[in-house]
Amino acid sequence: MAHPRPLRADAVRNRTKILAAAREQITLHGPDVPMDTIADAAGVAVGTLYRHFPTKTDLVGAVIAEHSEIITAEIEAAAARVEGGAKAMEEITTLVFRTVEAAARDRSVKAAAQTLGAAHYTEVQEERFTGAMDRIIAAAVADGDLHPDVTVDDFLMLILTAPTDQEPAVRARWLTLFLAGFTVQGRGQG
Amino acid sequence: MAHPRPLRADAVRNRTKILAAAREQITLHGPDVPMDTIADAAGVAVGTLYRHFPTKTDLVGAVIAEHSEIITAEIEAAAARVEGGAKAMEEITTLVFRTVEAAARDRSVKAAAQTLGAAHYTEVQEERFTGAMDRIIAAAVADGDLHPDVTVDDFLMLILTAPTDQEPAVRARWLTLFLAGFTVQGRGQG
Amino acid sequence: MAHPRPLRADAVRNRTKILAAAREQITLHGPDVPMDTIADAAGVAVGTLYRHFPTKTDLVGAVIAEHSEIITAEIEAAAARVEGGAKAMEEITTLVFRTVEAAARDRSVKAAAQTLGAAHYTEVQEERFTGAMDRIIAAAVADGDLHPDVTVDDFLMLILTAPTDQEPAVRARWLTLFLAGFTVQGRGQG
Amino acid sequence: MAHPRPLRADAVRNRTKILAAAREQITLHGPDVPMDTIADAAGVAVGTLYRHFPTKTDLVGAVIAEHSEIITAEIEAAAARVEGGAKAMEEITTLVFRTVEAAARDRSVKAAAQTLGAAHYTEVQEERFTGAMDRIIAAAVADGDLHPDVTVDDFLMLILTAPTDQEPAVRARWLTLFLAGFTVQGRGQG
DNA sequence: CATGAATGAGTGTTCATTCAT
DNA sequence: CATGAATGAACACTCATTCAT
Repeated sequence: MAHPRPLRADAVRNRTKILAAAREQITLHGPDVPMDTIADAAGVAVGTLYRHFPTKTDLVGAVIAEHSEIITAEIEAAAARVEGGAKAMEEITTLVFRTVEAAARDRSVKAAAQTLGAAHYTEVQEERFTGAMDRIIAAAVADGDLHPDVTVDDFLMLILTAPTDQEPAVRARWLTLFLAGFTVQGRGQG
Repeated sequence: MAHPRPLRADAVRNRTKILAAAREQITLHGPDVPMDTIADAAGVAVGTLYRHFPTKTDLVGAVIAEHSEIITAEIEAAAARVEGGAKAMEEITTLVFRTVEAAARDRSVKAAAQTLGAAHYTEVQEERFTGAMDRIIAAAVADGDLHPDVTVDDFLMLILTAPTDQEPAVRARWLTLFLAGFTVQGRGQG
Repeated sequence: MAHPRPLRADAVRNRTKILAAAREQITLHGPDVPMDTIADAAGVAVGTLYRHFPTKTDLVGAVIAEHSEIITAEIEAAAARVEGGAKAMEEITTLVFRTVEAAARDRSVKAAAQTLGAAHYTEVQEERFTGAMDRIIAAAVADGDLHPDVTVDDFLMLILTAPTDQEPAVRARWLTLFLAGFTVQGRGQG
Repeated sequence: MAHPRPLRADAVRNRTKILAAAREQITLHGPDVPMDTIADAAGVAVGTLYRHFPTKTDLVGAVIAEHSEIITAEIEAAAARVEGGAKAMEEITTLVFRTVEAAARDRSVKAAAQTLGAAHYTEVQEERFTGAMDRIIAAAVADGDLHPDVTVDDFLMLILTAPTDQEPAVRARWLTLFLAGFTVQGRGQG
């Protein structure tokens, strides 16, 4: 039940160091940063990088997956709060602001996503994400705060298209405009 | 009276071919496409590329400038129509749809803009763009169709953040949501 | 007897302009300066350069030849002065100093000679050069100022090996040391 | 006590092969020889060249440094012999001949130095070089064989300006002339 | 299992030379 | 006969990936 080999501990530690370095370097220099640079930053040799991630695409993908895991976890926490009685629309607003600001801080996500294009979500992740979000949306619609035709995909689009490379003020303005379309009155009584 | 040297005939033809090829190749493979590939696509040798555009940055910049010129021209045409009596808000909607669809078709614009980061608009272009857009916005606000605090920059943000790499249907939905925030009722009488 | 065609005048003028520009540009930027740069400096198109000098080597060779012509002429003048009664050893010293300083100023000569390696002297030039120099040497030996075994080649070596890329003071010291070997007492009564 | 990592075995072997190939190729074709050519001659890929020498300048510099190390070592050996009782002036003559002949055999030194211009001597090397030479010079002056104003720099100039690309006979003649200026009688009693 | 040296195709760019206008 | 646009082989250098140690 416990860890069978102590060697595995190093491997895990290395994987963590590599991911952290990759996140940092991609944020800093964009996804074109050389593998050698990431390896240096992680304090390991390139060979070790390739043992953990057979391809650069895999490494960048892992960085994105890591990020999406954080988002997913946050959404699940918000869903739990809503089920505990919190106001759904408020949770949504907070969630959206925080996620978008996080994406802005850590450019790796979008930069990488743009370059590599692929979808880096696990099926399991997608299910967790969609499930939790659906519950929050349903609650907000029931409260009469959210337009009934709003879906999870709308929020995904919002996060993916947020101008993360702009000033916070610009981003806030952008969010204000965009979220207006989500409310009931935003598009009439639909 | 006419152009003194007909010598330039080939040169002009080549420049056109190069720009067309660059536009196409950047659209196809992104702005990282090799100069050799663009040269091949244009049917010229690389040296010819470099005679016309001393740097890859220059070539990509030219492609972007070309595109922004088209956008600018369309906005000016719309402004003229509005001044001729056309419904301002309708022109805006049409304009936005068309521009976003054009950007979607020709990924070179956004891809290139992202990679190169720089502002590739001429000052003259920016003035033409801003001026024409201001006039349309004023008309729409006067009609009571547009929220009074909407600015040119809001539209720029819209164009820059539109999900150009998604299906047209997704994009249409995105636009619907976003444009709701621009209308008067979209955010109350605020 | 007169110039048959006026067209030739332009050609000559162009050749002169090209050689002047080549000399200047090679002095300025070394013999690796592009042909286009030389053409620009000469105010002609590259094609014209190639009409006059079918090869870059030819052009650089011509610059060197031009230079060697100047040296040759100076030596002939000195020889004439010696025959007119001037002190031979003094003429030699002056000659050597002036030539070496000229070579230092106009690096084209040595730089080009080094890169291209070849001997760029006309046979005629060589004869003139050797002849005049021989007469000065003979006079200096007769005066008892020059060691009898000194030859024209010794002086050529001196010019070719002078440290043209050093400070004038260094060069002066070098010349002092070197010329000591030429005098009668410099190596005993031989 | 010994070197901890035997891993470097190939690396050292490669470095040696690369330096040897560089020396040879530069000697053969001048310092403009392509990196690919050197890599081929060394039997490695270009990438390996660049791993060992991040820049062409670095590689050429290393070749020069290697050579200057040899000269320095020889001078130190000569200084030791002089201190052991050997005739200083004889050591100087031998040294100069050998060094100049070595430079002639290995054109890389001068060719490279000329193109790249930089000083490739370590400070340590310069100290060793100057120190040893000073001792030999002092001894020769004490013997009355060398003009008292001769300095280390004079010898450096001699080595740097020697006609290494000429026939040995020409070089010998050149040295005879030049060295005459170094002796006491060569320029009178000063 | 980590290391880091080696690989080599690929990148942007230059420049001597040719040739249509 | 001049022009200058076009050519394309080279060049220095980079970097994802492999593999001997």
